[in-house]
Amino acid sequence: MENRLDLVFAALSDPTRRAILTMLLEDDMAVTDVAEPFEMSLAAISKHLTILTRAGLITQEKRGRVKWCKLDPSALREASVWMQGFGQFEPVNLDAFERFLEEELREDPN
Amino acid sequence: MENRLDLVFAALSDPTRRAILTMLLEDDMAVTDVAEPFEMSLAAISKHLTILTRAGLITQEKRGRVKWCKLDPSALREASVWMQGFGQFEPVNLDAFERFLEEELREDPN
DNA sequence: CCAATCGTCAACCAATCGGTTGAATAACGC
DNA sequence: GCGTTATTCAACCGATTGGTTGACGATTGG
Repeated sequence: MENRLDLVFAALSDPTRRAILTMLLEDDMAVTDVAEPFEMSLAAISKHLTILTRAGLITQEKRGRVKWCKLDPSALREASVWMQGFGQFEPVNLDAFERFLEEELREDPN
Repeated sequence: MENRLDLVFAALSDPTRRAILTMLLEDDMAVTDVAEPFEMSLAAISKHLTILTRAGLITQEKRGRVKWCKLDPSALREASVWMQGFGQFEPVNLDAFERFLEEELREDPN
């Protein structure tokens, strides 16, 4: 009964999870390394990662004892298309995005 | 402490609220008329509308005893910009959006 | 004036969320 | 083999969510 879009937007509504996605934009990461900058338990981050996985925003692959997290932007497409239909926004302004990211990274990640 | 983006994405994560936004895409509506197609109480819809208002996705203006709800896509911009940065998506495909909307409208609104 | 309409408020409920801790499982390196 | 590292699981917690119902305040039309 639950829509894919429900999962994607719910996953994006948490700042910790958005920060994780931003980190993964740089590079794939192991769970422990994802957790490092946050002031919360590894278990909590592990939960966030399964939420992101269920939403299809990341994929996780286990190699040895390390589980690698990789951004999967395909799930964002659907949501992005949905949103854009409302705004008749001008073509994507990547500069604005860069500025936004900087601002968000400047904030306390908790 | 709560980010605007938190509110926007949380508001969008509920299918009832997305359906309301889609309805408002057609035209401004009174609260009672918004509630009509849904199988839930007026009070519940009223709550959904305040959540959408707090997120900045709609505005509400009271004229007489009728409160008019109006789509306000500006809040979507920020979120849309955020999302697009992840995907390097091709230019907005409005056809895809139309198809998506049709599909969503075809579903049982509850 | 008065009944009906529009919408919110308040109290309540079960379910989910975001976090914790401690134990468990699995793979590594020496 | 054994301690160490990587990650999840399970139980628990308080707060929030999405819904209900019933009462309420405001505005309307006849």
